[in-house]
Amino acid sequence: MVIAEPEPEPAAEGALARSQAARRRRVLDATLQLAAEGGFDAVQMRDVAAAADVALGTVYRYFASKERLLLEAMAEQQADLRAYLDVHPPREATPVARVVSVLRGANRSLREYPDVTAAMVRSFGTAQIENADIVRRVTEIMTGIITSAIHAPERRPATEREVRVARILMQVWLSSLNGWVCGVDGPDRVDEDLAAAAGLLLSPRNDC
Amino acid sequence: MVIAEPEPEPAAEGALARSQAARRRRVLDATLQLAAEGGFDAVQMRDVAAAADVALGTVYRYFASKERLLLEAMAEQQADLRAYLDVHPPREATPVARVVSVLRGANRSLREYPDVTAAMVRSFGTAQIENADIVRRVTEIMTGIITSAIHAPERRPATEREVRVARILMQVWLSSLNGWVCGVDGPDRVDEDLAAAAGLLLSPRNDC
DNA sequence: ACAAAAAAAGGAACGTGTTCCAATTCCGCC
DNA sequence: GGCGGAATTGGAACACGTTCCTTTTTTTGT
Repeated sequence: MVIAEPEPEPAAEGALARSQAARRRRVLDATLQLAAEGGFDAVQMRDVAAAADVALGTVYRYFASKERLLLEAMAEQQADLRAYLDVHPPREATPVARVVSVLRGANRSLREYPDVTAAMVRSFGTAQIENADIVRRVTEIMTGIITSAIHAPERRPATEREVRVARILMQVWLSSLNGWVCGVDGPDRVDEDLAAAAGLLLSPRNDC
Repeated sequence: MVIAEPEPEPAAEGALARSQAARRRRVLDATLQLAAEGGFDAVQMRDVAAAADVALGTVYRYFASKERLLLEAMAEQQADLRAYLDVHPPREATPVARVVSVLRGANRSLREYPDVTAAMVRSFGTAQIENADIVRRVTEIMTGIITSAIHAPERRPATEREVRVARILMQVWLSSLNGWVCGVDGPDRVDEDLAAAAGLLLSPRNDC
């Protein structure tokens, strides 16, 4: 993994790919911008196109639907979180503490832009089959984040039990976020749910 | 042509309330019918109105939005399940077995009408603040179903731990259904997730 | 530097959820 | 039995996601 001059492979392709990447980025940024200002309803495709300085048809060339657009933004956000955590892993001593710490931090970020979170969670909740791939990607990233937090500094592969626990926590996380964004529970409830679940699933006395 | 004696109280009000109740029912039935045939997208408000033999504006008088319509149908469905289980409680010996049994049964029903389930779960996943009340009602019914299954024949009130476990299982259930209806996982995965979670949360060795 | 191909622009048009309104029908009550 | 108000009807109209088409611009290969 040299910091190669000639772009290894995935980037490649001269001007076209560059301008396309830039366009894609502008569209995603416009999406986040609009979502931050007015949530899901403010992310109107015509406005996204205008804000990204791109034609409406172009938005659709890059993202097949509004749902997809928001889901890709969500996937990117989660991937960023994962990357950050790879560099700054939780330092707590126990799995429970690490998981709770990581998820509290994530939720703190999500709460700073509640409308963005709401838009993403809502897209997640309506996802159709044609977006199964990104939904899977998002859930895998979230599960991975939790798995890493569970068996933090250790380099061994996750046990099957850990993977199952991580999946449950991911599901609790998503459900709880859904409860928050649709106004059933306050934002603190997300942390509480996760702490409770982590406690029940990861407490030392439950380790086999 | 009164058939009923003097209706006790909740029904009350003569012809008006009766015809309104009938209208509401027709709308809900039309919704389920259309959902069964073509899922969420087939539940088009104009079609619902036509199938229920009612004007479009009338549908909106009874249900503020398509989302609300489907959520009320979902609440009713869950309430029915709950009522059924009150009469036919699970007979298994352990909490885990009872919970698994109840949820498997519920999922079996849901799988018979996958498009209906998909429409409902999808509405649930997009719920907005104005529908927080039904979303809460649905989650409470689902949690209640699970709580009852956990401490089945016993008549004591649920312990705090049981309530927390039930909530987690409810969240896993919802997330897993979401994964199924958006094509990320097969329908069996719902049962597997719930069995795994119930096992981890309710196994005897975890009882305190 | 030019021709062919690909991408983007610009904008019209369609479908469906939702809103609104005028006209009509129905209900409860005097 | 008729009156006042509420409920219902029927349908027009609007908003926004999505599709489609034509024209223009950009990119690539020679």
